[in-house]
Amino acid sequence: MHYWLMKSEPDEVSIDDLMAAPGQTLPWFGVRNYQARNFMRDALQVGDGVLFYHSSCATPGVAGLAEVASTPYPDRTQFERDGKYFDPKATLEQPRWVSVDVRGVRKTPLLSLARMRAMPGLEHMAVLQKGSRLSITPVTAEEWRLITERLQAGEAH
DNA sequence: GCCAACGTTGGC
DNA sequence: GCCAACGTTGGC
Repeated sequence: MHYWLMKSEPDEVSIDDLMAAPGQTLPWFGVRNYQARNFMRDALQVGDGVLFYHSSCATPGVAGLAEVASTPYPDRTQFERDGKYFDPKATLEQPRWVSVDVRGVRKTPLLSLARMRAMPGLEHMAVLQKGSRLSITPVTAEEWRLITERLQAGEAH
């Protein structure tokens, strides 16, 4: 069992979109970075916990909890010739990029990036490191505990 | 294999 | 829109 933080631009796929999807499940697609791809291909397991993070928006932060709902499979957007995720070097025989399905567990009050930076115990969290741009990063069990406890405290108000 | 140029990410 | 940080490309 591992934990991950996965970024999504809410203009593309928000936590509301995820919770409204059939089975609260959507494919997580569009990753075009090898390090992120390798996490998905080699380390993600069905049932892993996911912090669903909104990026490139007014207030970035964790917007909900989710879980990995499939093993990796070829990201179909790499073959969509007119799409923004098209990769001319990918072939059906040798796909480069993978997707996984993500199932939303619940929407939470937004835990902003600024608040996360202020939380003791998250100093070493991958997504908070300077220059961190990966769309998927590992979360330690302790970081997961701190964040989910904070989210529950937020919901109690 | 080096590295300059260029492209992308993403917070602010 | 700015810009720091990082990744990729391609000439040599």
